[in-house]
Amino acid sequence: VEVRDDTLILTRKSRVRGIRRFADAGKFATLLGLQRSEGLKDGTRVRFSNVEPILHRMFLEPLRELGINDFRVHAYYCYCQRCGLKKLRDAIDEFEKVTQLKVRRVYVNKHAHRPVFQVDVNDRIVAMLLLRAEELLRKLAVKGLLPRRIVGKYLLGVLEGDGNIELRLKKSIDSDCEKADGLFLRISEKDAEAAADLKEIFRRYFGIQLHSYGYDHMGSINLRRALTLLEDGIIPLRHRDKVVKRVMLAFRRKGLPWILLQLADSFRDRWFTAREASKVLGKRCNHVREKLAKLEEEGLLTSIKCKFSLNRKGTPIRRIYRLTERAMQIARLLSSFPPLNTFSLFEKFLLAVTFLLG
DNA sequence: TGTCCGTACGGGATCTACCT
DNA sequence: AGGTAGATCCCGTACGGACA
Repeated sequence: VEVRDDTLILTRKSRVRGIRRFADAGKFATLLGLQRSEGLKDGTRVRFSNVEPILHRMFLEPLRELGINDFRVHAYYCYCQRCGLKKLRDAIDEFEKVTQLKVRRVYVNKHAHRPVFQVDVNDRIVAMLLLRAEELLRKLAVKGLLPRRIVGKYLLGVLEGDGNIELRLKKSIDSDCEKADGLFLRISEKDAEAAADLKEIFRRYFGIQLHSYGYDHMGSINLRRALTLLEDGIIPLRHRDKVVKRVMLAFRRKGLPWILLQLADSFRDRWFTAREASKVLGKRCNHVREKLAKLEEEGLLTSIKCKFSLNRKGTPIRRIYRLTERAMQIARLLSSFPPLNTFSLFEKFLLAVTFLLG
């Protein structure tokens, strides 16, 4: 297997009859990530088990691209009183709609309160190919030899399966006062070698240090890295809202955009002193001075020293500040954003944030 | 390769050591 | 002294593995 920027090429075709040799590298990398996290690894057949039809589609698409069409689908369900039959029927309908595959049979599994779907490809060669390709991709990524985009797609697959992202929030009755209390990434992986590889990949490509506790490997993600992960599209669907919320909270609470908005609201393009800003922001004057200095570094403020009336106490020289035109633009953009948890304008939001971060 | 089934996962909650 | 994040514990089932 040869991995290039946009394609993945199967360079040995002799043993792999009936399989196309070119695949979309991004989709294939995600397939391999899913194979690592949720796939059967005994090399006898390809199997993917999961409750989410959408993950099945991510797994199936690249296989179909390779010309594989013989999929056997089974489902598992508890059939308990509480869950009822409608839940099963709806789930099967959705699965068949999303994947364009027929469910052949449903087995009883008393634990499966949500229907679980298993897709089999009964082909030893393809099974071995996937196992080998996953290992190869992982090893190349560990050495840093693969493009970041491909590695991101692989990690997306891994995280969709074995990953978990936890957003800790401060407990508060008033939801307006919610505070982010850290964002954590965790992967659960038993295979020690694969776990070590994944840790190294996260460190090398995304600067995230994971610590191991048994089969769990976890670490915290700061704001900037959370943004990077979002931008690279490697946050699993079911966790994306948490990461967005983290970003929104941080920026809304005391972050730079919040400060910008307050200043813009209060002073527009007028000059103001650190003391005035301190009142508006509700922060101590010395802290505000530091913030203002940072803003000036980033080109969002200009400041000058000027003389005040001589009969006032303290130094007659004061530094006064004013928002730059660029800062006003950003403030206008920010004030147009939706309240927390609305996603329609999310892309717009990301644009502004990345703009802010330079 | 169809079917069964036990546990490695996920997903929190909480405790605690360090930091500001 | 409160905040942050590292470390540990816990629980139920959705997976992967195994058997026939």
